[in-house]
Amino acid sequence: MSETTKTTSASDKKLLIIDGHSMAFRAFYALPAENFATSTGQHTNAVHGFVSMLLTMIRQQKPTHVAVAFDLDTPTFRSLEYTEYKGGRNKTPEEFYGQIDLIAQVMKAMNIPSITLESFEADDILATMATRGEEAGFEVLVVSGDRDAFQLITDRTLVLYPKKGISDIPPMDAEAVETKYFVRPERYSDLAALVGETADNLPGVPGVGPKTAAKWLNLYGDLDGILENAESIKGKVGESLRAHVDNVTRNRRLNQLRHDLELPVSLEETELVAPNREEIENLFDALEFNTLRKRLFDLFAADEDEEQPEAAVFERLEAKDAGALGDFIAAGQGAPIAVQLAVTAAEAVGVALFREGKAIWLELAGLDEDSEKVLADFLADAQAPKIFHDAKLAKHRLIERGFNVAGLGDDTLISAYLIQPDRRSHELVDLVQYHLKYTVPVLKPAKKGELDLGLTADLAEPTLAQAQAIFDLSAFLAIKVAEKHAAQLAAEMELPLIDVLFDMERAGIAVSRERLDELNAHFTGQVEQATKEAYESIGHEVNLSSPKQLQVVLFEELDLPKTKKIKTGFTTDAESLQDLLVKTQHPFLVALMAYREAIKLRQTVEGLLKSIGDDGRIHTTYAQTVAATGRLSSLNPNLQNIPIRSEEGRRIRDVFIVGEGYETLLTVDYSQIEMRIMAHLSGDEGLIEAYESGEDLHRYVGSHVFGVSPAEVSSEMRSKVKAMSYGLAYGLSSFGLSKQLKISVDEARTLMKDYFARFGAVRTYLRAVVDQARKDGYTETIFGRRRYLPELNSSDRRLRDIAERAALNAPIQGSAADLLKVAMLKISQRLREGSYKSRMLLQVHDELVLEISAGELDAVQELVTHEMSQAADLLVPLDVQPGIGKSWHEAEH
DNA sequence: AGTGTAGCAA
DNA sequence: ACGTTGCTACACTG
Repeated sequence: MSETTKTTSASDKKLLIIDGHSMAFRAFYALPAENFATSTGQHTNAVHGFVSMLLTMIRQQKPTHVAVAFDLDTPTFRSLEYTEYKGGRNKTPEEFYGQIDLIAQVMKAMNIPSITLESFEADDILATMATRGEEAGFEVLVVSGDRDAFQLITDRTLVLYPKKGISDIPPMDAEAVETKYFVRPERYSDLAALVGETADNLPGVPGVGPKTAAKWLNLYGDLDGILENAESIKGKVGESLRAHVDNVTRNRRLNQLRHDLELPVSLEETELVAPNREEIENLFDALEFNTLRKRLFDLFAADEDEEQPEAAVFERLEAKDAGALGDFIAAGQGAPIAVQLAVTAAEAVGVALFREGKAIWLELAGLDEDSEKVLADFLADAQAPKIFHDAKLAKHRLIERGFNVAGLGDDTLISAYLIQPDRRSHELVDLVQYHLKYTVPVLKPAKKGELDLGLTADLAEPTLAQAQAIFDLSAFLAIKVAEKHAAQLAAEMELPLIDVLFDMERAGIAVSRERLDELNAHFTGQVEQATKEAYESIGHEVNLSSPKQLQVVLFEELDLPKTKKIKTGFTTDAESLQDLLVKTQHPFLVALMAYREAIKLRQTVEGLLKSIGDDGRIHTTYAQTVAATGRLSSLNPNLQNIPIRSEEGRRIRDVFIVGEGYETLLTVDYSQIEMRIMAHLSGDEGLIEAYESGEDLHRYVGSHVFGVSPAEVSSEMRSKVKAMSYGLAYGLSSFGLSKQLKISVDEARTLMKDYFARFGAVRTYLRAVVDQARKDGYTETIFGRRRYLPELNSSDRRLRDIAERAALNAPIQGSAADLLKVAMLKISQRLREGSYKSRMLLQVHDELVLEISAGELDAVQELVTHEMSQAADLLVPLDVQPGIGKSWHEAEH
């Protein structure tokens, strides 16, 4: 944060003059409108971006005078001369309305004059102001997104022209214009007249681009020179020029900016003075700008007090010795400290610590022994609260460096997830932009082929800024979390779970590379066999993995009946292939289906082989903030979708084995967890009775739906009610049920009717869930986890239906997820307190896999089954099923 | 690099 | 249009 402060003598005057509309538009398109709105619905993205841009410019360029020029809605001398001027532009987006006026209000509060002039454009005001400024001996900076401004460039006037968005606005000088357009700025308008300007609806000479125009200008001096010599220009372009002379002269007249206007504001009145604090406060309250307010006041406060380095929002320390670090930590007096790591090549190389107003940066490579000890003690101190963004990842990076972490005060990743579980990204940069409305610097990972120099010194500044952002975000989100009643969930479930998941990920699960290799060979053989048969059956080769090529084979060459339509034609999915097989008996289909099954399994096996770690184990990563319902997800590799349903696929579970030093694997899973939760939430007497009777659930339900005794429930009847029961939790329709069971819609409807006649409270409950969610805006699990579903009130039928099904499912799936999380926390705690060596390895939504140490099986099995079945007190018992074996397959039951 | 299709799990 | 929540692989497209 050590920006060099240019010393400017008092006599140096600098005028910053801004094209208000064009910059507001840039800001509008640079920032997503949906992220910037007040609670009353007024969009503020253009206002926010504009003010942010202005503050940055004032900070960087240090102008002594500032003014903003705006266009008026009334006609200008240009539109009067040429009615199509600036025609054909898209309509102003609705979200932009009112934002210009708000910007003008902010300018007023900042004591920056807004200049408008009847029948002239902002560009003419810029030109006039620039000329006045130059005459008075000012340096001039013109900020505009309109290229016409380039004609204003001189040795004393620069144009700041945004490349894209509002953060990248490099100054253009004469050199820059010449490099880009091959002419000096004073000839730019001539060039533009020849080329034309699409944005202003000013066609030029067809066939003439900047290159040709520049060539002519350099040849004939200026536009008049070209027009005088128009007859002597040869070829198609010469012809084109002669045919469009009118365009050119008109363009030139219109793009000539006026330098001589009578302006309502004098140069002296544009002097930059302190803002009107009260007005800013009121305005920013209404606009709900909080970080901008701080930036604004910091900026002007820094101006008043030369002592304070204005760019530094916080005081930055560099840990040169253990004393400095120790003092920094001690001075915090136990208040939370934000911790952010700088990581290169998956390795932590630096640490930024932030507490209120102060930050410290440590390079891990350069740490002396004493400092390392101070840092290690701080990180491992359970009484020293630390704030991370993604604590689990940080813990992995730190333990690899020999640092243990305890005392987790907050994790902004978790907080952000709990208040917006449907959000797809919870990356720090996005969250800071979204919630705090400022931009935090990110470290771009080196691209492929680029050398990752990993200059640690360059990491300091962005990492410190990130640590500050985490600190700010934690405070901000804590309020939101409390407002949304998620504080208890965070403190008692999600934050403690981080440590449990960290341990599971670090443990990993042992695999047999030998068995994986065997399976790989086995499935590869099947793939080859199926491929061969497929090719033979159609007489040529085809990429069996390409749905597009398969469509050609199936529906054109073989002319098989058409399947369900998809975006790219007709589906070739497994279900449709099966239908086609029944209809046509074509041998290609048999081979293709065999190919699909075998290659899928081989991919799974290959993926597992690639993820075996140096310790011979596979370490998945659990994502705690991805599934909107509260479930975990597993990635790199995904161990929550290892095949089990097909006999062939199931063999893959045999490669997951008990590790060395352990005796056996133990799996424990909930039986019918979601149906039990449905019974509990609905309070349906019939379902509760079913579970208490000890009878097989689907048999029991079937006997009531079909009016027969349990013994008389046929397997067909049983599978129907089973599909029905499970479908309910997903918002299944009679159409969907009929499709799944391959029965008529009428029959499906009858089935549902009969079902609800016996288990009516289920229907009542499901309807109530959606009603409540529509009213309150969210669904809730047994443990109070919320999922927000604003689209329940959408006018778009499709979106509303999707939201309704999500609403039906979220409390059920989410409560099941909560239950297992509670159980995992208890199990982890009891394993630790009992000093067991046995440990949890995997979680698969309703199942836990543990690795059991010699002699601990009975106790641990008892402990696990107990904690799982007692995770909550429901209206129905929670039944759990243990299994034991040397492999995951064996332990399955 | 992003999109679409497909298929595996709970 | 018609059952939820995920992850990964591949082909194909810009």
